[in-house]
Order: sequence, then structure tokens, then C-alpha cells
Amino acid sequence: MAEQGRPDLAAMLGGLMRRLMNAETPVLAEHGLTMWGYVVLSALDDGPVRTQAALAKAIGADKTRIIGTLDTLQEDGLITREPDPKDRRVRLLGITDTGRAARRSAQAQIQEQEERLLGQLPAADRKAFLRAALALSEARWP
Amino acid sequence: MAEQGRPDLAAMLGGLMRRLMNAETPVLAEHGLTMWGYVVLSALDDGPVRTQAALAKAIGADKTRIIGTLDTLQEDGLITREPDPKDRRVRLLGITDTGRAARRSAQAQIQEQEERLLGQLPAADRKAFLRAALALSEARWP
DNA sequence: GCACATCATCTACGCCTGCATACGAGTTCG
DNA sequence: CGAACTCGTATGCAGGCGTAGATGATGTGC
Repeated sequence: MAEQGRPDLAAMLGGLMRRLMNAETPVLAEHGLTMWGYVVLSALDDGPVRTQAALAKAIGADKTRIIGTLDTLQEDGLITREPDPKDRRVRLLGITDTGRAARRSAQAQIQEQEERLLGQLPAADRKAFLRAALALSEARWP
Repeated sequence: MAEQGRPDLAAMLGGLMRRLMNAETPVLAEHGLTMWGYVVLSALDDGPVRTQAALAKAIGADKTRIIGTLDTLQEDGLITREPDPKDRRVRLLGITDTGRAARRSAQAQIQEQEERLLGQLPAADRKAFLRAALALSEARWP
């Protein structure tokens, strides 16, 4: 007496997300990273970010909340944070070689897990799913 | 000097989810529903659930946290909650006609929004994406 | 030069969550 | 009958998160 249509997109993706996060948190912990630490490291590895405010917006985090994350990453020698000589209000953010290595190692392991999950799909759907996910995550909307 | 591989699945889906939720919350509010209220209503509409504990597990919520949600839904006449004559410890949960109508109306509007988003994809990818999302959200996985 | 804007930081509030505990009513098993 | 268990409920604690000032250092436009 129901169940005719499809489930809501948000419901399907929400469940998926929950499981992905549960599976990935221990992997990050192995590398001494928190979820936010990993996100920050990834953002800095994928392209330089000038200011902390820009970083916060880029990763969809609160600008006051990432300060602690940055402190920890810096203490651990994974990122650099130096005042910009051109504008001494801002802190120039960068990733160190150690940070890059940590990020890539963690990412390799995470994506390996993800591939195991995606391996349950037919090859064509697997490719289409990744392509669609990438497109939708970057799409302008509404 | 980066950006060669694909982004993490969780990162892509996470961003997508955030935007879906932001877009859907106002729609639910229009129908006098909270996010959890909608989830509960959907679960009860898609199939009867005997106990509150079973419902909590089904929707991935805390069993003590849904009580308030159930109270509200009941006060609003959207669900029924009666003691089971067979086992007077449990409350039999059911959805009322009003509740069913509210759920379906909200869902129609939500899925219409989702379709607008999905409309940006090529038709083939759109179908594959939905098929894959459904499969993955139900897949068994470590 | 001065008013105004920007950046990083700190503090604090309120909300939501997960987790644990406790309790009473009711059921099941020995 | 009595012990152990289940179910719904209430409550409290810790942690995460978004938001909103306030502050001090610094740039920018008029």
C-alpha cells in the first residue's frame, strides 16, 4: 500500500553518508587525523588557499571552528601558517611535505574502501554514479 | 600539482546532502513537519512498524530522542499510538489518513525539487545515478 | 588623517546528538 | 511464584555545530 515511487534522494544519500563516515573515521584516526583535519589538508593539497576565511568557505565550515583544527595541524607539522608580508592581517596557509604525505596516504586507504563499496555496482553504473556525483556536487542550484 | 584523482565520495555526497537539506527544510516547515517528523511519517507510510524501538532502529535514530517527535505527530493527528492488546508494553504505531496526506504532499514537493536538480544530468546518468544510489543505500557493507 | 572594512581570534549561547542511567509496567521462563 | 528480561519514558552529561558579538591588528577609500 505504498513503496511505489522511489525513496527520497536525501534519505538514500544520508544513509550512505553515515556508513561512509563510520568506516572512514577509524582510518583517519590511524593517521592521527580528525575529519576536519583531513578536509583542511585535502583543500590545501588540492590548491593553495590564501586566507583562513577563504578556507572556511571553501570547505563549508565555520571560520571560528577551524582555528583549533589549524592549531593542531600546525603543531603536528602538517601545515604552515605564516603572516602574509603583503597584508599582515592574513595568515598564509600551506601544506608541508609531511602533511601531503599524510593526506595522500589516508586518501588512498579511504578511496580503496570506497572502491570496495562501489565494486558492488555494475561497471557502467559505477562510472555514471561517480560522474553524476561529481557533477551534482558542483552544480549550481536551485 | 594535485587534482589528478577523483574527490572522495564522502566529500561529494556530503556537500550534496547539505544543499538538499537546506532546500528541503523550508518545504517541510510549510507542511508543519520537522525533519524527523517527516522521516517517521515516511517510515510508517512505507510499511507498518510494530514498536518504537523498531522504528528507531529502522530510521537510524536514538530511541529516546524520537519520543518527542512521536508526541508531536500524535498531537497533530498524523499518527496513532495505541497499546498492543497482545503485549501491553508496546505501543502500536500507525499513520492516519491525515498523516499519509501530509507525507505524500511533502514528498511530492521534495521530489519535484530533487528532479529539478537531477534534470541537470544527462538522462542516462540520471537513471544510473538513482539506481546506484538505491543499490548502495541498501547494500551490505563492512 | 580618519572613518570604515577586513582578518584572525576568543567567548558564549542555544540547539541537536549519542550515550548512559533509572524506573515502572508488563512479559517470559524456570 | 519469582528472577530476568523487554518496552516506553524521563533525565542528565558530554561533545559538536552554527551564530553572534567583541577585540585587536591591519588595510583601504575619501
